Amino acid sequence: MINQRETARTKYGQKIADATVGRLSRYYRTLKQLESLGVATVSSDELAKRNNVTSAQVRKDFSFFGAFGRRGLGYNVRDLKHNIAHILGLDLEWHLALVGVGNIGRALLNFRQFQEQNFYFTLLLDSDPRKIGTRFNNLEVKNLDHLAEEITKAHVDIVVISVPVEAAQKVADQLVATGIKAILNFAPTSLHVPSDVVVRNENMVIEIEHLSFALAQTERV
Amino acid sequence: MINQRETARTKYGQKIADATVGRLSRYYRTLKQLESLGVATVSSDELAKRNNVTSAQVRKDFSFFGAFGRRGLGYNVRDLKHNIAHILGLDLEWHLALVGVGNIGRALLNFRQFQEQNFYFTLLLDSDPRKIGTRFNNLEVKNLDHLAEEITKAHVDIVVISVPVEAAQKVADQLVATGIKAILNFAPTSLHVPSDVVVRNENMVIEIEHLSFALAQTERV
DNA sequence: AATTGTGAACCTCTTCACAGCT
DNA sequence: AGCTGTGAAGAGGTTCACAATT
Repeated sequence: MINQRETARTKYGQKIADATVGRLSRYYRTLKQLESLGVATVSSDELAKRNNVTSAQVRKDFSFFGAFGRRGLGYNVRDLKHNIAHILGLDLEWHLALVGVGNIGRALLNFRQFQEQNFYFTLLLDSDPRKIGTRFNNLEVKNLDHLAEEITKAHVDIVVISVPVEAAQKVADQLVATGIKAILNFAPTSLHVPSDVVVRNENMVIEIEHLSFALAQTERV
Repeated sequence: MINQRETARTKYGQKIADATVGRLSRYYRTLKQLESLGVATVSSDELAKRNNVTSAQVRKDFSFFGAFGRRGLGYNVRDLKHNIAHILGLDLEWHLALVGVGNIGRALLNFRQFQEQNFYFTLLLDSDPRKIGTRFNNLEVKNLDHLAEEITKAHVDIVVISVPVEAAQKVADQLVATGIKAILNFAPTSLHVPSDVVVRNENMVIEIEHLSFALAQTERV
């Protein structure tokens, strides 16, 4: 399960594919880079080449949200970047909670790209008594038993779950009960949540197994 | 770009979708858990429920590789687990190199799930003189300038790239030149590689932007 | 009675191809 | 002439539905 709520739709009512949203993020990164290089205008073909997709794909992706280009000329880099930022909600500030302050979790706290994109950790939760009360990145680790009140107090929008696999579903259930609608799940298990809650899974073992699959297939032919 | 080589095929010649490979990894995890619980038999419906897919999807996924079940009875947990392990290449040992011993990279070194699945780091590379020569998890950080010889010496199968975005493509080019066919890329950029090299992208910012997109769409309706 | 394996139908996403602007 | 925006065609992935098997 990748997206567990009804697929998002534009104001025109179209369903937006997950793949489209992912590509918008990639185009956005390209546009930031072009802007920093002082490039003023870009074509769908240029964006396509830099992202290993077709130019028709780029234009189609944009078309769900509006007409951002000028025929014959291409796209204004600055304007397009702002438009995509708005679509992706990157013009807003998002408050994150980290549940499970382990190995991966601590790396995420120090992950600059989150802050650069207006994603800020404002709450750390763990169940380990040795961790509760300690501080990471200026944030005190709170007791997981008080999840609901801490989540509410910190005005959390998005929760990153990086607890052991056995604990993940219970945490998800509690988050759903407190009204959380967006979860980034690092635990290697499918979470069962209502359809109005979005879960994205970040599963590094699955990614690397795609690679071993490809290598094994080749070698065994 | 997710999979940059020609789509993998079974011995029967079917193309295997990325999505199918990802689901096989998930079923595999479910089977390991069922086995540890002492469950001997499982139906496609049970596997489906635990992974938020349909039972037809489960059966179709298996069908590309063979007929592993018994009509009326379901699948033997142990046998199916072995079959999937073989398909995914998890019955082999894979040697990993980590290029870029930063924040995320060091977290990966301590990531138990890799070793549990026969993925072993055998080489660390970095360009930072302060890091070269230091040790992490019993491995010495080698000089990135000697990439080709170190990769060959360590018999590396899969390379994890976690260098800054500006350096990623150059590293990828060097890896391709040494004959590496599988890359797990944590740098937030699309890598350009020949079609016989598989790249999987692990991009946490993109994942979290799916969430902000979903939240922003909902709130702005 | 239960459950698999699979061709066919269905649905979704991508690419084509060209009219419409600049 | 160059490039976007988009309906239509095409490709690919998922679900249906049922014959086959235990």
